[in-house]
Amino acid sequence: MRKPRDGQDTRQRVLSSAMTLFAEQGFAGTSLADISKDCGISDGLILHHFQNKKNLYQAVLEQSADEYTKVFESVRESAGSPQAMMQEAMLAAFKFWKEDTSYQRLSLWSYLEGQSGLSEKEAQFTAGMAQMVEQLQTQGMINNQISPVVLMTMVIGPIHFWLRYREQFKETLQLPDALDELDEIFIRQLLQVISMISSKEG
Amino acid sequence: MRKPRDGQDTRQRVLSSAMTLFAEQGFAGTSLADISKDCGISDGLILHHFQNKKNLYQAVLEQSADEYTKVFESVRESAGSPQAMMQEAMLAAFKFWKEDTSYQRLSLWSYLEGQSGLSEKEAQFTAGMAQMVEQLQTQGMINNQISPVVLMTMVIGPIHFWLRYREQFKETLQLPDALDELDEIFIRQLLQVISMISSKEG
Amino acid sequence: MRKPRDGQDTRQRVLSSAMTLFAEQGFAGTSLADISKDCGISDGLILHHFQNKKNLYQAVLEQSADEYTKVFESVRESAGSPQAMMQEAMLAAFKFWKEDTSYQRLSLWSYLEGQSGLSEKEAQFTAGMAQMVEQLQTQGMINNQISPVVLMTMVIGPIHFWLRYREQFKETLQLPDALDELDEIFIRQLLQVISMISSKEG
Amino acid sequence: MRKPRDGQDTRQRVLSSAMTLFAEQGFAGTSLADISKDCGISDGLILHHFQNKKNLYQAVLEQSADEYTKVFESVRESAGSPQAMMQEAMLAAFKFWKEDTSYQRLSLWSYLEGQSGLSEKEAQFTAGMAQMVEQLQTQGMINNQISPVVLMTMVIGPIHFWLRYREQFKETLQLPDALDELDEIFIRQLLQVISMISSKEG
DNA sequence: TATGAATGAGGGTTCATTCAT
DNA sequence: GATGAATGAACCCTCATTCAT
Repeated sequence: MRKPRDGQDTRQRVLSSAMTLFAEQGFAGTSLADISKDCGISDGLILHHFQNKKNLYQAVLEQSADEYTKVFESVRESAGSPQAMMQEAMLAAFKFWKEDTSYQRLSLWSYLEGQSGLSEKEAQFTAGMAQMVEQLQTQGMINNQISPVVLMTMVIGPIHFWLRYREQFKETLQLPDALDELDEIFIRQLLQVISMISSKEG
Repeated sequence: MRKPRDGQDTRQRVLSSAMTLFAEQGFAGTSLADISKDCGISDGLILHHFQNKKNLYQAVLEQSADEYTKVFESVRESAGSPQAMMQEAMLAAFKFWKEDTSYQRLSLWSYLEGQSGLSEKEAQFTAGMAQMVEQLQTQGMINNQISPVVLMTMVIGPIHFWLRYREQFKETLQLPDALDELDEIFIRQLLQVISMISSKEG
Repeated sequence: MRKPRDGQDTRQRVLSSAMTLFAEQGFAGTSLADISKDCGISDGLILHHFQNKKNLYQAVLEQSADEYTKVFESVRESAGSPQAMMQEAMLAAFKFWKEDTSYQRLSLWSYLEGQSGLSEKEAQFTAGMAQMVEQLQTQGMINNQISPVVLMTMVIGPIHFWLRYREQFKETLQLPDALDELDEIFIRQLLQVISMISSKEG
Repeated sequence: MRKPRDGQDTRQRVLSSAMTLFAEQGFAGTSLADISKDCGISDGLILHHFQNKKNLYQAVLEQSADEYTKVFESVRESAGSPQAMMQEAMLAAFKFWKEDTSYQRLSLWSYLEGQSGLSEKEAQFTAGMAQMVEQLQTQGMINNQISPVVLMTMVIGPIHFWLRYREQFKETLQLPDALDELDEIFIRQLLQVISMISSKEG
């Protein structure tokens, strides 16, 4: 039996297992026994640390949201011109969603389950970006014919959709390239289009 | 109680309740008791008609997929020029997803749950559209600089994203218009952009 | 496995086991597993019939209350003069409480547990008797110096107390007679005292 | 947090919380967590002081029994004539049970739970009183027609019964007076009756 | 003395499924 | 076709208790 008595470590190990399993199977589809089995920590102890299952789920979502926010904060800090920042933000978003597949799924589950958390945070993030776009428009730096929130929708919408369906597209359309190369093509063309839309003569 | 011995009617009533509930709560989150209570048909009889819960879920997904396909078949039949058809298809898709909220959610659930069905059908539909785009490109009718599947992604991705987040956007950004008007703006600007992208000088 | 499919019979067997066990161990001290083991009916089926544990407890209390009421109704019907009826009622109460030890205990448990039911019914019964006493007093048939409810308290209080402690009294005081004889002495002396109190010259 | 390392104080605080909670909810209905929460002392420490839950319960019952005994010892010491002492004892008992509602309940719980302790002590006390009555009878000081233990039963039984049901009586019979006044009437009439019974010409 | 991490058994309840009627 | 009795496994959670710190 394990009895390392390091509560902080235990908490983290539970969170880690829970994040993986909740991402795979959702809240209703994941039992505490699943998590318990996965991380080798008894249900009783899990509840001792998180009170109840819903609380644990919330903790997982919050940790996920934190990671998500961190990514964009680092972009915001490192960026130069507004246009450069937006470009970098798009690339960072694509990279993040592509690599952290848990995040994508958690976000979808929590949306469907009506669990407040990730979805709200995302909407807020997108809305924040839209406000930045608006500023650029009033400063005359980009095309002001398009609604800022629609512009953001045309950036993030395709990214989500692509990451969700690309493998099936590759299969159905028998696309010859590797996934990474397809990703490369996709993001390049997306950025081109966005830059075209936002250019003043758009 | 009711005993009309009309198997066909019973089947349909179960399917209808099940579709609503599965759309709201997903497969794992919906019990046969929920469905039984909702449509007033005993668990036993539900299983008599559908063998088991998973089977019932499949039946729901198939019925949903059928409705989905019907919409686009009607578009395909009614259409004139390829460009007109694509335009109409986009509008039809938007209208369908907007009005049949059950469909959206079912599709997401089944994707997350790894249930084959809706997602595949959607990917096939998108891929089919992409092939049509390709034909138009080889016929020199539209810009061939952009990958067909990326183009489709830029059409459907934003639609999905918009329908999922628009209410939260409205709230966070305190957009003044009614939802229907926002939808109007969105779809008009989207169509404009797509037409711009596909135009030969794009 | 037993599968007699006689719901009514099953319900009654569960109630019977439950009454015994709840009387012995109280609500909190009795698990559904206890009951299940005792009557050979699975927990699942018990819940199928009674929804939840508390409901089952209520059903037990109600059945008990019914038996209790029946006893006194039969007395009320069979009685002649008011004095005779009161005498008979006292004897019937003594006999009932003495023989149905389950009832005594259930009543106490439910009182302590704050479960509405038996206690209220008993209080109502006692109050009803008190009202009858009052009538006799206004008719000048019995001593009206004593408060009716106090008189009732002096009838029923000793009976309860005696039945609860008589065995320990017998042991501590090394009373020579058998329990039944002690009961005989007790109830005879009690009735004498009560008749003395209620007599007009009392 | 508090860490005064005063074992004696800790013990007493636990006992005090435990007495209240056990009186309200009984042994099975009270968890160590309840007690821990109520007195702000961790479960671990409670068990460190009392070994296990049952032990703690015993300690509570013993402390209660001690308080009970103290009351009657003080009566015995202060009393003059035997009759005066019995009268005082009755009044003291009534006052004690009326004011220390915890005691009443603890006594009932422990009786039902088969926990030795309070009930035995009470029976012994009653039996002791009965022996005193017997002495008075052999000395020819009171009526010897009535069995001593029956006499005691007619004293204490009504007191218990009254204190348990008086509030419901007041409500059901819509008695106009305040509880304290009803108590006054009750105890006066009870004492009268008892004195009547014990008087030589009874 | 005092805390809280850790356990394992058992609590009430839900649930998909089977089957007699 | 239709009901609901019956089952057993699983679910979330509570609990008394142990023990490292």
